[in-house]
Amino acid sequence: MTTNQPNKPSKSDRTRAQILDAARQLFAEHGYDGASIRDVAARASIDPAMVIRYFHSKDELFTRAAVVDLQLPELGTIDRAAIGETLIKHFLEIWEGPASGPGMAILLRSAISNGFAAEKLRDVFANQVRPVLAVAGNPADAGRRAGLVSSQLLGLAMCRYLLRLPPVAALSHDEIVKTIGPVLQRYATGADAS
Amino acid sequence: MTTNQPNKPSKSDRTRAQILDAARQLFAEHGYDGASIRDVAARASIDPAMVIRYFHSKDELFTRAAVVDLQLPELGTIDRAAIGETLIKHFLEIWEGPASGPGMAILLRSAISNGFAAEKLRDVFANQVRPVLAVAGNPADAGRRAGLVSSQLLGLAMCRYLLRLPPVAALSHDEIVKTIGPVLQRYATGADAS
DNA sequence: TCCATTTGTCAACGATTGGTGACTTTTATT
DNA sequence: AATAAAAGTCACCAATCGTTGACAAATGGA
Repeated sequence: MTTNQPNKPSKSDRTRAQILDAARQLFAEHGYDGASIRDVAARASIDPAMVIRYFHSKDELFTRAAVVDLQLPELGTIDRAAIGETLIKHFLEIWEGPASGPGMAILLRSAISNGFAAEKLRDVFANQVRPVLAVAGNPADAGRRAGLVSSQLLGLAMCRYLLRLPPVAALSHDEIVKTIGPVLQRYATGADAS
Repeated sequence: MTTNQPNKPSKSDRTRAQILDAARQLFAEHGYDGASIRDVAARASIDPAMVIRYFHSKDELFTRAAVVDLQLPELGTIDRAAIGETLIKHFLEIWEGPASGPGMAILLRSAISNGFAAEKLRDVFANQVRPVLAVAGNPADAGRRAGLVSSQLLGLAMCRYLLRLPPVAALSHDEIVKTIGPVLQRYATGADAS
């Protein structure tokens, strides 16, 4: 052993992290197919063969890079009338906050033309979004309500971050919260239309 | 000339149409990068070189295949309270109706990882969606309102047709009209939240 | 029938892709 | 200093990509 057992900031771990960082950036910008192993290596300033050496294949590298933890709040503990606002603010935090990585951008951009990524995105929906929304309304409704919420939020992400439609990209956080929050509130709780 | 001037059902025109049909199907299924010229040729049962012979490059073939005419109705002539319902029904007609081709699927699937297609999609927004929605509310608001409508509709298309999230794909037309129609009504007209 | 135009076939090009393996250099322990 | 393991370099393979040009077959007017 080089130093001590509990933490090993070994040389290789730093390279490994550099590769993963470069991969996350490029997958988020160009998607799975658009980012080549050579591109990743170039951004990490290493040899392309090292990418395969540390991660055994491009698929495995993508799997490591596309880890998504939405960290959705427990909707059962907050004010029932604030669910929509909570969801849209959390959405903005995920996509524009400094803490959370580009995981969702990676997954969304890749899922369109890559079946493997699409399945991972459906997993995020089934394992993270749907369970959280189950307690916001009739549990028998959970899938439908989670699907409606996702359709609005993924559409917003598409227009604002991927396609960059000028009017949508220019919206302020306040505007987004005020206009889309109430829609999410209705979708999430299953309330009838006006 | 072979036959007469006005219509020329020449041999080559049929081949040309076969290629374009095959290209539309494959671009809609796998996007610009995912569909190769050889795939298109195989589906059209011809030689790959013919694809280049009739359309000079893959870019040009894509341009011909990705023509989108939403044929949105004039919102100024219909009942003001029925705008949301009209929009969502027209959306379903575009995506599931027999008449309109897979143009939007082609464009949406390709625009994610292909800058060229993304620009074409922004053109559709600027030239077809935004002008129609201008008359549905305050014209100074047109871009914002059109952007919000697009975010919901593109998100629905993504979840239902591209990602195929089970709960969203399972929604009936009536359910979609009833739940999303009112949201589009609010977005399109610029009405305040509840 | 002759012949020019159209239509289609075939092999190959240069570039890029994911991936492999032999090799050299660095590192750190004995 | 000697040496074994780790870390990094390099050349290359097989496949696929868009695209090209030389060639053969079909077509139809003269």
